[in-house]
Amino acid sequence: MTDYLKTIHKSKLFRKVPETDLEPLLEQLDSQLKFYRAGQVAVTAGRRVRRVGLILEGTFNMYEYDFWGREHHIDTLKSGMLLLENNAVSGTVTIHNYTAMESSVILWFNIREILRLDETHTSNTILIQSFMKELARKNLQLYTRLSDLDRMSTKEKLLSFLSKEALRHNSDEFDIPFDRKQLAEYLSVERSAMSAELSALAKAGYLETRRNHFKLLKPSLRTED
Amino acid sequence: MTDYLKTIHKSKLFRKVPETDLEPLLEQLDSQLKFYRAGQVAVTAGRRVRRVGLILEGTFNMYEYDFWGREHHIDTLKSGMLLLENNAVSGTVTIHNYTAMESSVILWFNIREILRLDETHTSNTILIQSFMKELARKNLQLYTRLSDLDRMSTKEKLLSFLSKEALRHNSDEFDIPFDRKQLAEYLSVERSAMSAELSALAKAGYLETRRNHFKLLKPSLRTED
DNA sequence: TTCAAGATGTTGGAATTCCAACATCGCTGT
DNA sequence: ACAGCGATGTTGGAATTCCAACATCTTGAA
Repeated sequence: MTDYLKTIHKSKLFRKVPETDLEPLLEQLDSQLKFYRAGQVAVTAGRRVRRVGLILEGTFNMYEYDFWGREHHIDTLKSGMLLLENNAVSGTVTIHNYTAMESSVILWFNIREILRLDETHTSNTILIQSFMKELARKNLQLYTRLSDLDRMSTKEKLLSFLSKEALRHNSDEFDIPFDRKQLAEYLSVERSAMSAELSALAKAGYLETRRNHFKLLKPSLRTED
Repeated sequence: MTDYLKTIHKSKLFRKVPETDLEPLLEQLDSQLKFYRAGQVAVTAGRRVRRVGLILEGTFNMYEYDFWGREHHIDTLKSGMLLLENNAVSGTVTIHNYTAMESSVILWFNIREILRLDETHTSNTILIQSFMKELARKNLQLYTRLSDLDRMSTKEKLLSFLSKEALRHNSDEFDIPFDRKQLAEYLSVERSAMSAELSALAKAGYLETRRNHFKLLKPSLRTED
């Protein structure tokens, strides 16, 4: 554990816990390090979850099986991200599976331990704050993508995504964090069709783009029409 | 406030707080009742959020405007649900707007107040537990829909949704909580096209359905082929 | 500078979905 | 039983998207 104290203390979750309090806190949380080799299954769907995992190193594939046994990718979880946080808090059974995509390390800990009524140290409160922030952050992130996918056409998905990017950068001109392939995957559409739609949008005067740089155009401000 | 104490105490959030502690707790949270008439805008995008809202009565439309000023519906929030919980916790600015769809009542309160390091009563811990559970529950709900929308075809969206319904009911035969119109809206596809796709799936031996009742069929167990 | 590989744009036919219009079904009230 | 209305299924043409194949552009390495 001590080998990873620094890494743990760098995570968003534990960053604000005073360094001297960290080790006793981890103790209180009944925490435990686990190591996974590439390809190793870390969590299987159907198990009741008690602990939350904090990924200290590595990457995990989060996926599910449908009724007919087909596998579907849900998310890719990287270092610093949490794992099973929702099920641990709500005391529910996961429907997801998690597999290490490379050599990885997870810190498992019992977040409910910190909510015990009789234990109320400063560090506990700090951790709870950080943990709640993580839950809220994830919620907002899911809402964001959901509102992009909740459209009937590629065009509308693109406009939804780009609108929010403009808002996020507080400018009508910005760089997006995806290349075309990643953007298509994010929007769940086919890459070349999306490319074509971007060209159509540019021709229609909605935007200008080159690589991952975009400039959105208001109808009245369009350079040409 | 006293008129609504019972309603507040019935909510998932405050249910577990001892009845005698409720009023002082609400006081501590700097809480406040607000009344909205049908059509009244409750929250406008762009404001930094401090308080969380608990809907005591009524319904709110949660929506956003895109870069070109077009309005898009995001969610419908009903009695007992929270409002701005994510932005309040993470201290971020909302990009959403909220409008009362009927005569409504919201209890606004400062959830961060409860995380103050010097205040650690039993009721606080209980509230924090409930609040975190709500965040986690919402997260799981968003993940669920996201994985349904994250497909390229109506067929796959349907199979994804139905798979999880089967899992939820722990049976290959179940009733879904939607009629066709609602299901189409949930999956962001066109109703009649979805209906046609359901017929095709039935013909292909994936399922049997009548109204909101479904039975999923494994290839090897299909009654015919 | 040149080359190779990856990223992006374009194209055409197949497949899917949208959309409107209409048929049928099923439930409810009379 | 019957009328009426909303829910559901079906259909055909228009529009969109998928998909594969290929052209062009960019970037990094040699």
